[in-house]
Amino acid sequence: MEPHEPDLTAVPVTSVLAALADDVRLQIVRALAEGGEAACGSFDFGVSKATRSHHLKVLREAGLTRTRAAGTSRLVRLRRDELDTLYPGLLDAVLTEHPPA
Amino acid sequence: MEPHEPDLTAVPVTSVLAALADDVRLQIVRALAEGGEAACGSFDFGVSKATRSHHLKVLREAGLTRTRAAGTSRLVRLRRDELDTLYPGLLDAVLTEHPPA
DNA sequence: GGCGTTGTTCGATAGTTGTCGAACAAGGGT
DNA sequence: ACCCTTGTTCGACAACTATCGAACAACGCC
Repeated sequence: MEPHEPDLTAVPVTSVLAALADDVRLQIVRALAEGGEAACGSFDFGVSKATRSHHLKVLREAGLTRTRAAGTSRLVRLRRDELDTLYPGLLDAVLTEHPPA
Repeated sequence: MEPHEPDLTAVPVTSVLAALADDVRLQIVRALAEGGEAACGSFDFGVSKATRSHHLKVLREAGLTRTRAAGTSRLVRLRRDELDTLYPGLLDAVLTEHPPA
C-alpha cells in the first residue's frame, strides 16, 4: 500500500493548517523538527497506537511528512525544505514552543 | 455583550491554526489583510449571514481580529501587528494566494 | 413611533474528526 | 516454524463544526 504522499502544491493551504491545528500532531511535528527522522513508535503522546497512526496519516496526506519502511518500523521525516519554500515562515512560526499555556 | 477578544498569548497555537484552517475564514482574513477595516456585511462568500457571523466569532475568539461597533454596522480588522510579533511569518505564509487548486 | 438595515443568537441537522479496542499484516529473531 | 514487535485498518462512538432559517436586538432615519 503506497504511502500516498501528495505534491505539496496540490494540497490546499487549509489542509496544511488543519493538519497542524491539533495538539498531538503539533507535538509530532515539533519532535520531527528537533530530532529529524524518527520511527512512528517514538511518538508516545498519551494516545493509542491506532490514534497515533491516524495522526501520522493526516500529516502525510497533508504533505507535511514522508514515510519510508525500515525493517519492522516506519521512519517519518518532515518535508521541511518543501514547506519552507512554499510557506516560508509557517513552520518557524509554529514550531517554537510558546510561553502561554 | 462584550466582544470577547482574548490576549493573543493566551490563545493556544492550535486554535489560531484551526481558525485559519477554513476556506471561508481564510477568505475573510485575506480580504482584511488587503482592505484593512471592513464591515461584517462586506464578506459575501456564498454563506448566509448567520454562518458569516459564526466565522467572524471564531476569528475574533482565536485572537485574529478585533471588532468595534460603528452605527448599525460592526467594523472588523486584523490584529496583524500582534500576530506578526507572536507568529512571525505565519500570516505572510498563509495570505499569499497559492497556485495549487 | 415605525421601518429597514445590520448583526447576533438559537435550534436543528448533516458532516467531519479524534479516540479507542480489536483484528489484521509484515518483519526479524531465536 | 513460532512468536514478538511494529504499524495499519476497521468499526464504533462521542465530540465538535459548518451550515441554515428564523427569531431577536440595536441602530439610524424618515
